Amino acid sequence: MGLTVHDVAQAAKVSATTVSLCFQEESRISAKTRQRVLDAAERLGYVPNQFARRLRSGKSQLIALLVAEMHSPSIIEIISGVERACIEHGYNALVFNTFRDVEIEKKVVQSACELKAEGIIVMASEEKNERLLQLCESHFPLVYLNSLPPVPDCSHIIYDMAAITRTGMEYLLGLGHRRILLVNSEENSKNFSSFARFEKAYRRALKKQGIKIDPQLIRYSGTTIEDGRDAITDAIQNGVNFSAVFAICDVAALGVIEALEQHGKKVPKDVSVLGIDNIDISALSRIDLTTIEIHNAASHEKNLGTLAAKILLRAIENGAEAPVESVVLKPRLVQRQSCRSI
Amino acid sequence: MGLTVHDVAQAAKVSATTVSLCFQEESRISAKTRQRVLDAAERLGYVPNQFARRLRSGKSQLIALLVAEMHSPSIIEIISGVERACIEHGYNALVFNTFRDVEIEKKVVQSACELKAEGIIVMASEEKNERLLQLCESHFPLVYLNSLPPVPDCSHIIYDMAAITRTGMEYLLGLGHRRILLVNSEENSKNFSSFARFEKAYRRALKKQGIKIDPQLIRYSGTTIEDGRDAITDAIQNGVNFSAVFAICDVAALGVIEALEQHGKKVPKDVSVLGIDNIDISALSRIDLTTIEIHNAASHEKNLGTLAAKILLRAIENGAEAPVESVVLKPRLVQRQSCRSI
DNA sequence: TTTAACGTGTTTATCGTTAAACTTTGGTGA
DNA sequence: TCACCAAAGTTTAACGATAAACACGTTAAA
Repeated sequence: MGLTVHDVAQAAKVSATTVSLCFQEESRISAKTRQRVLDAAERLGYVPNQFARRLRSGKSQLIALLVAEMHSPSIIEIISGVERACIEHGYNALVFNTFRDVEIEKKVVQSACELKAEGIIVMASEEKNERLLQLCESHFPLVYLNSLPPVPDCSHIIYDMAAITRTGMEYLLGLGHRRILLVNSEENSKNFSSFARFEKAYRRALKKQGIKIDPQLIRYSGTTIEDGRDAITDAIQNGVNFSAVFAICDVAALGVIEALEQHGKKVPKDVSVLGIDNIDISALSRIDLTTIEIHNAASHEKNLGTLAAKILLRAIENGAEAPVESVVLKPRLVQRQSCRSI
Repeated sequence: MGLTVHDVAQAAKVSATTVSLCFQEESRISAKTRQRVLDAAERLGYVPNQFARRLRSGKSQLIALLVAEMHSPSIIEIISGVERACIEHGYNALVFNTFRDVEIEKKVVQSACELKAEGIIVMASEEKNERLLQLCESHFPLVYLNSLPPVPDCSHIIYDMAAITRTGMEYLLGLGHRRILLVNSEENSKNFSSFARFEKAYRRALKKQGIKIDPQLIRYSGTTIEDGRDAITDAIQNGVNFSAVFAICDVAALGVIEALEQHGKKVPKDVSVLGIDNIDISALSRIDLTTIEIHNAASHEKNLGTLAAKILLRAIENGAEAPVESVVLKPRLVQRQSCRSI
């Protein structure tokens, strides 16, 4: 530990710069010399100091990934995808969990800036983060994933929450359901959030059919199993009557099913349940959850993390002239056995 | 962007060092001056350059977390726990996914060294990684989590796979099962791996009861739903006869149940299924998986990631004199409805 | 033969921050 | 009055790597 280019230079009888150049695979150095230098480095156990390297060169080779919460299996896949793409391009990913906490989010954005991250992938940020807004406005490489950017001309990969909700509502309404319980998350979130759009589209779908909206049917809890369970328990205890449940995500839907059956209601016989996401577990025959998959029609890249990372890395490469890339994911109904007609 | 301490120094009419000291909350600077400097920094939008800071100070404020795979929900909790503990201590966590790939693991360990990570938490490494071995031997701060360190005097948090397996086997044998199918992972792993110990303890438990071991009952596939499904499908197609399945983890057990029922075998009526981990989903009444929870009896810290991070940070603080801390997690049988007596 | 170009390095200056040593000012006690 | 000390800064010299410019022998073109 603590060896520098100079130590290697001395051992290989070349200058420090030459050692540096060897590691950069520059053509300026002959194969013979390079081999000698690399051998010496290997023998001494030299480890480059990235702080020095990145300070001098001005490139951090880092991108940051901000994640609001890690509740679902699909998030892991996204993180893995980002990491893999980064490694392939010689970058490292800084994965930051914000725990949906405004203070922590501020801290990690600050960290990302101080570590000179060359780009940031944002998943579900509190939309009031000022520094992120600044970065957006200054055209810093940024990709919003599953959340709307605060300015329009910023790359993003989003699901069309209105389309998803419409797909689900049309399906449930088509089955004859009229009293559909919405299990949503985050009551006091901003207008642009997917939660708000979930409710909005729900209202619109009902209105279109001339069905009056019962505020009792709109429940806010969260995105975990526990949250889904709580929403249903609460609704039933308050005597709310419904024939179907539309949950903001599959994980919450699992809790919904659980609570319904604990209260003696069979799914789908007594109540239909519809989720969003199509996680692995939903396909299990014991669960067999009808759900809406969010499907990437535009790109051949399956993994959204990889896709986001590639867009970001392109933006970093191309600098200011990088085009804004926006991908809108399409909903696809996956019919299983948790919904049936009335 | 690109502002330095000198710019702030000029604006606040002090020296660059003073600016630096203000950010370090050193008592050498009067409250008045500090305020003036911080105001100036705020106004100009100064962002410290961590590369310069860490180069000069020799401290990286980074720890690395190596994860072999992110297949299960419990991994996310661990990652979250590590991150939270780091943030609280002014550190940042570098989360590296090795994808169980030896080459990638080498790369990320190299990255961790180059970024001068002050400590590393290792989850399930390929045990032949030479650099990790070196680090262990030189008493570099290291915590092995859910995997055995290559040398004995290295901190670790591990489950006692022998005890877990014994608990499970005694339970199944007590229910009268004699032909127990083992769904294991990673055939050609090293001797110390938990996979090897799973099989070893399985064999011992049977031998103790004087039951002959049928190699057909030992299946290697993996740790995902798909892997569990494949193991069972393969066994059934090969005409293997069994009354119980003991899976290496709950996630695989989900696939096991799925495949069994697809082949017309009811759980637990025809076949009992036992998992390990007690993930959230196992508690759902639709799944109701009997499983073995790995329980932290020694420490009050529930989250293993947080525990590991705290041990590591202590080791970093205390330098060479830091004691080796080892935590062995205890198994606890969680009885549900996926097992019954013959 | 002269000149330019090329291949293969070396020298020098610097990235932004901070540790260590130094300065200045004002106060204290003998 | 003088030595001494603490408080509040400042100056200087790195940390380790690399960009930019320079050096020098060899070869090829004019």
